[in-house]
Parts: sequence; structure tokens; C-alpha cells
Amino acid sequence: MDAFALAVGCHSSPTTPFQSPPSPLPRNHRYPRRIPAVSKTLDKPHASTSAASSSSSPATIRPSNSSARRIAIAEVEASTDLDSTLSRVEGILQVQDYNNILCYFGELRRWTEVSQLFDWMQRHEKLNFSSYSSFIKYMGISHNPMKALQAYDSIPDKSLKVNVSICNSLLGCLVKNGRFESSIKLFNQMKDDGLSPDLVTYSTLLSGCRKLKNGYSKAMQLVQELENKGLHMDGVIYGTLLATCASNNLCEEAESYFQQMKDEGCPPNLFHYSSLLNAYSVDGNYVKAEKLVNDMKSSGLVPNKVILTTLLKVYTRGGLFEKSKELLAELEFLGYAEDEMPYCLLMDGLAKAGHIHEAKALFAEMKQKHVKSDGYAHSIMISALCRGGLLKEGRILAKEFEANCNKYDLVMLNTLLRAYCNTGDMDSVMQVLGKMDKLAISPDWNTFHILIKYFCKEKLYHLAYRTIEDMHGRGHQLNEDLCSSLILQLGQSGFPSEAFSVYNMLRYSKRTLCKSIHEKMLDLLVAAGLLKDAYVVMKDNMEWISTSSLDKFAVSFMRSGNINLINDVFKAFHRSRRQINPDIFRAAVSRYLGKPEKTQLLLQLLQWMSRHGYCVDSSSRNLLLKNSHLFGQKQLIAEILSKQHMMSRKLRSQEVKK
DNA sequence: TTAGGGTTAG
Repeated sequence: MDAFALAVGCHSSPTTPFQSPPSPLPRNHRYPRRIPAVSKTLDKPHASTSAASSSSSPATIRPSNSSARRIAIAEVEASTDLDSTLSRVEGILQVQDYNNILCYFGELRRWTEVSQLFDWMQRHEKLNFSSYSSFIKYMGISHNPMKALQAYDSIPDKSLKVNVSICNSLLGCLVKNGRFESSIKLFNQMKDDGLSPDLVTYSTLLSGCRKLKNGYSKAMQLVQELENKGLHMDGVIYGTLLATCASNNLCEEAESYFQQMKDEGCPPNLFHYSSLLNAYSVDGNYVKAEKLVNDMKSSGLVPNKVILTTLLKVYTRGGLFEKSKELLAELEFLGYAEDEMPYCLLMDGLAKAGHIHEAKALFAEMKQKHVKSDGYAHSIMISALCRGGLLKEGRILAKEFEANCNKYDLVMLNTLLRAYCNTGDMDSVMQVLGKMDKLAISPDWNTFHILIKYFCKEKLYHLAYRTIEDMHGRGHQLNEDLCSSLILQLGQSGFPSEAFSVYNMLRYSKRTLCKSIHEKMLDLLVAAGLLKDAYVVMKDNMEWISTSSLDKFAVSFMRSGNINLINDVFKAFHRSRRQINPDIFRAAVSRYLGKPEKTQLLLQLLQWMSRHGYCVDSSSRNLLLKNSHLFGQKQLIAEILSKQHMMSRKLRSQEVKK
């Protein structure tokens, strides 16, 4: 399997499925799914074939004059028509020159040129390991892991594919783009193929643990592995570990790594201090934070923008808003408040502490000062307004963001969705979903949850159902409360099969379920006449279901369920020591009376009853005797019935004696 | 010695 398939295969399509109209849909309407736009053959160069037609000789053979090279590099960098310029100066430049130009474009974030140049380099076989490494790195920065994977798969040389720099770049690219699982799979394959991972490899993977749910234990596994390989942790690895601890709310572990690092003779730098400071911010421990900053200053380090911003975070988390404001003023004075981050920290802290009006004032101040914004401030304020019940204001701010900003990510899209769902603005909800699809941003658990809740609120139960189906298909954990209420609503609105499907998704995705759900499901299926499904629910969950629900099911089943399973229903009742209501036997007998071809089953039931001490009631007995000629087993039936009759008389007299 | 790793916001 190639890296692309390995990394992409385990992921669902990057597009969103939410293109369906919100209005009530026909029941057999298929949920549309768009095929991912990226094709495997797209952009994949064929180096070998194009090299054959290339007339140039390898650049390394040609002695190059360095000033000519410098001029050519400048020409390419300034070119408005890359391909023709590159062809014109071909033969002057060497591989490292192309690499330099690649980095030049990359640092300027000129992604079109980066890709164009790299394509050209591939076609003309002007690349080495650092070309791949750099290109892959830039594809990671530009959020294009697909192109990075394609470039990696296009490497013709097997030994180059396990070059540690290239591997590190690719792993870093995946990690940066939130594909930790893929990066671990790829890492294992790379090792199988002969990669010798180094400290950079491990710190790359470790940095992916930061945003993971149980990131700390994953990090520990990696640390164990690097130590088993005889590698020793360096300052960067410690930095990553401290960041991981801070992100996972593990303050004590962070302190202990900080100490361990110092004990090993590695003096902490600004990265280490800021990570530990960040760990203190979790519970707003400003006493420890201030002491740490003082220690840091004593060691000769000067607090930078990150340190001071993180200290601001500690103050806001600790509820020290006066100190926070003073520190924000200091940051402004030092020129460290040119972007929105410190304002965001304080705004979020204020809003979460219930000071929404102060947060709004700060947001206004920030706008008035023309502070650069990437949308975080809007996101924070929209969320804060929605949380605080100021739904209309939240919607207005969401509209304002969409009108003025064109930068979207998943969190922002979710925030907008929530704002529009809260105010019942269906058109805007659908527009946001369309945007998501266009930008190929995959919905996450939150997206699904917001939508399903909203569709339920709007009584669009079938749409909610299809969204749950999609959510489940993408491997997201389902929310039990939401599913339970949807199951009932689907049942009440004429979609019992869909209700059962939600029930099954829930059952197979969660280990423990609220016990009451089974009875609700059973009632619903019985009411809808879906007795085959009801039978399954009954059999697997009898212990959680009330007698009255079971009886209702059994009577219905005797009347119109699968006749071949009738006896199994009795056995199931018996196995779980549930009393069998005589009405159920009566219903079974009358069902069998209408089906003489099922005599064997009737006989089996009667014999089973005798063995386990059950008797048919007198009216059923009379009915059976009167019709026993129909079954061609007159004698046998009479014998069984008389045995049952005697037994029941014996039992009754025993009870009287007692 | 042309390449790859760690810090702050929703």
C-alpha cells in the first residue's frame, strides 16, 4: 500500500454530505455524498517519461559560473511565467539552487509557485532529498497533506523514501494537519521499510500528542520507544513533553519534567518556561506562575511576547481581571498586542466568568484600535453571546464575520452553525454547510451534534436521522440522549425502521446503554408491526423490559409474527424466568389452529409445555380437541392434553393443601 | 552542512 492510501484510506471523504434540502424529503431519498476532489493521478508527475524527452544534460556536470547562477536565481524568483523562465535558465542552475528558490517561495507562502516549481523539478529530475523534504514541509504549512503524500509516493528511489528528513517532513505534515493516527501508521510502515528514526522524528510525533484526547499516554509510549532505541531526550523533546502535559492539564507531570531536565544539566529556555507557565494557567495558579517568571528573569532570560501572553492567560483563568488589564496595557506598550491573541484571552476569560458586557466592550475597543484579526475574536464573541442567551446578537455577529472575513476553519464554521441554528435561520445554516463542502472541510463530532439537535428542534426527524447515519458512518461516537429522543420522535412520526436503525447504531457504538431504551424500542416496533425486529430486541434485552411490554409483544407476535419462531418466544420467556401469561398460550394455539401444516410445531410446543409444567387453559384445550382431526394427530394431542390436565389438577390440589 | 522537531486564542 502506498502512503497516500495508507493515510487517506482510514479517513472518510473530506467533503461534507450536507447538501440535501432541509424540507421534508421522500423516505427513500439517498443522502448525497460528494466524491473527494483529489484524485490519485492528479498532479502526479511522470519523471521518467519526461526525463527521456528532456534534452538537457545533468546540471552537476556543467561547471557553472556563480554570478550567472545568482542572476538566474533572481530571474526565476522574479518571474511571472515560471515555466518559460525555468526552461530558459536550465543548465545554469544546480539542484541546490532550485531548492533555494523553492524555500524562497515557501517562506513567502506563494503556494502556486511552490507547486509549479516542484512540478518542473520533478519533470526535469532536478531534485534531491532536501527538495522533497522542503516541498512536503510547505505542503504541510499550506494545509495540503494530500499533495505532500502524492509527492512522497512519487519518489522513485526506495532508499530515498526512508530518508529521515523526508520522513520527518511527511510525518510533521500529517501531524500539523491533525492526522495523528495516519502519521503513526505511516511511521510504522516507514520503520518496516528501513527508516531509522531520530530525535526529530520523535519530537515531530510527540508534538502530535498535544491535541490528542489521551495524548499523554501516547507521548509516554513514544518516549519509551526512543529510549529503547538508545536515544536521549534533548531540550526540544522536553519542550514538546512540557507542552503535551500543559495541554492535557497535567501540571505536576510538567513540573516533574521541568525538574528532570534541569537535573540532567539542560538549562530551560523560553519554550520550556512558557509551556510550564501554560500548565499553571489551567487552574489559574498565578502564585506559581509569578514565581516562575521571576526565576526565569533571574536566570538571565527576558520575557518575550509569548511568556507575557501566557502570563495574561494565567491571570484571566485565575479571575484576576484587574491584573490582566494591566498586563494587556503593558503588552500594548511593548508592541506585543498587534494581533488579537491577548485580547482574545481576556475576552474569553471575561465572558466565561459572566462579564459578557466587559467582553463586548473589549471587543469594540479591539476593533476601534484596528487590531489584526484572523477571526478568533469573532468566534469567541459569537460563542459567548450564544452561551449567554443573546442569540440575536450572536447571529448578527456571525453575519458580520461572514460579510467581512473570508477565512474559515472547522471551529469557525461550527460557531457560525451554532449561531444560525440557535435563531432558527435555516437558510444561513444551509449556506454554511455549502461553504464547508466547497472548502472541503470535514465536519467533526460538534458539527453533527449541532445539526442533529437543530433538525430535531425543527421536527425534521428524517433529516436528523440521515445526519446520524452519516455521523455513525464516519466513526463518530453517538450521543445517547440525543439518539434516544430521536428514536421516539422517529417512531411517532412514522419512521419506525429508521428508529430501529438509530437504536442499532447506538447499540453497536456504545458499550453501555441506558436500560430503558430497549423497552421503548420494543413498544415502538410492536406498535408499528415490525415484529421480526421486535423479536430481536426482546430476545437480547428481556431483563430490562417490563412484563406488560413483553406481554404486549408476545400477544402480537403470536397473532402475526413469524409462525416458525413462536415456540422460541416461549423458550425465551422461560429462559429468563419470566411468567408466561395464559393469554399468550391461547393466542399461540389459535394461531396454530389456522395453520394445520404447522402441526409439528404445535406438538413441540405442547410437549415443551408439559416438560416445563405449563398447561393450556380450558378453552384452548376444548378448541384443540374439537379441531384435532385437522392435524392428523388426534390421538397424540389428546394424550398430551390429558397429561397436562392431570398435572394441573395435581398442582392445584397441592396448592390447596398448602 | 543543502533537510526535518518544541511556546500563547475560539
